[in-house]
Amino acid sequence: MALIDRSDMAEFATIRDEVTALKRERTVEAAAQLFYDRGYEKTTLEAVAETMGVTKPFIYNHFKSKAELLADICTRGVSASLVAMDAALAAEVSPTEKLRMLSRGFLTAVLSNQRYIAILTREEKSLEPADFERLSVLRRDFDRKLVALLQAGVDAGEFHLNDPYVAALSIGGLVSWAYVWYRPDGRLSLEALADEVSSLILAMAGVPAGQ
Amino acid sequence: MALIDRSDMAEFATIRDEVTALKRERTVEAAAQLFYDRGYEKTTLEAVAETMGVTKPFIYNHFKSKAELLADICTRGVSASLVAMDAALAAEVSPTEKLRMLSRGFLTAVLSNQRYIAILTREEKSLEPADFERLSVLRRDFDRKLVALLQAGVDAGEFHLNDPYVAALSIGGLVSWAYVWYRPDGRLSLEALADEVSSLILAMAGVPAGQ
DNA sequence: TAGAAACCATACCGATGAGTATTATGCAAG
DNA sequence: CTTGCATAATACTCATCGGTATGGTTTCTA
Repeated sequence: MALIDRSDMAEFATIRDEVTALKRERTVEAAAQLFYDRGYEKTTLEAVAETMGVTKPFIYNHFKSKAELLADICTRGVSASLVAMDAALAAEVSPTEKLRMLSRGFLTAVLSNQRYIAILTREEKSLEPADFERLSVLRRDFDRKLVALLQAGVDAGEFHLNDPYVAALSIGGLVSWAYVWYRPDGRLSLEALADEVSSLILAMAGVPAGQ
Repeated sequence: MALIDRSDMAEFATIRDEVTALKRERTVEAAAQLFYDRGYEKTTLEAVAETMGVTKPFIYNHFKSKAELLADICTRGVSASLVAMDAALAAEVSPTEKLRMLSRGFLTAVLSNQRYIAILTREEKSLEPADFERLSVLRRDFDRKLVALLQAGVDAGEFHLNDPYVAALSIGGLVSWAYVWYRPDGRLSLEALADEVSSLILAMAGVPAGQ
């Protein structure tokens, strides 16, 4: 280690970097839990630090402000949704199958990032304008891609939709809202829920039952 | 007026009562606008008072706390949704027609109470526990009634749903989320949107296109 | 092992905003 | 005109919390 010149380190993940990343990660997790339970404005950084067994300056060594912590949290939910979208679009299958993949992947992304999605939805007004704008662009991007997918399905004769734009917003809402009611210890597993919801969405798109 | 005994006044709306009600109403409107634009915690009562051309004690003469103002706002959205639900259920028509009425009425309720619904969704953590509980009961009531309607449609052979419970939550989310994207000056009128969304919901329930 | 540098805790500041005590105003009745 | 009551404004208190200056401690380098 001692032989490695400092100037090279930027390109490699050193132990130090990993430790720093771990601390950031733990801080985000602790903050997300409290922001989710109590709300952003009602959560003090003191409280976040306390649940981690550290103090406030620890947090300020890794985040420049409370708002940056929020931005980090909010970015996660949106990113996960976009990853699911891009994965579905990249598959070389019919629009119907893409929509099924998207529905399942999107719901899974929302539910496995439940806290982050909830915080984004509730607290977007507390984001710095630049972060808000950045995330808005990502969300519009998601909607745009979904409209295009629905339109492609209509053009292929697989979907029957009068207004793909409204349909896209409806699908987006149906899935996004799942953070409100989902309970990890509920009656249905995440897998089973994904099956249910994706068939509801296919039905909504006008795909005959049973594919 | 002078002839009317004060003890009788409780049962009639006097001018005085109407004035009081008007002041409360204007306060709620002003607060809702600011809570919607900036968020509850980031809005000072000073700011609310300023937009009304009064000062803080004016508000405290009509509301015992900032949280009571919030509770008033939040109650409106839920109540409007429940009214739409009960109206649909009371109609003596088939489950399919009830679901169509509900979809249209629910969406209309959400969109014409857009601010109130948005504030309820974002700020529920700031409600007093008692108010939170009261509103939670109303929301569960709504969901319960929707599940029952869907089940009735399935039993009547009109709907084709594997899991009415998940379907109810999906419909609830699809419509509730509309507060996020709806713009009163958008491409479609509220009427046209209600048509679109209700046909999407009917399709989701497995009702053949064109009724 | 000396020395330095990153790191984090203690203790603090300054601003902000909910709620209130007191004072002023205006309206109604006699 | 005057007395009294309700209403709202001025001006204040007090607690909270985001952010920081400073000093001690650990860890890495040489």
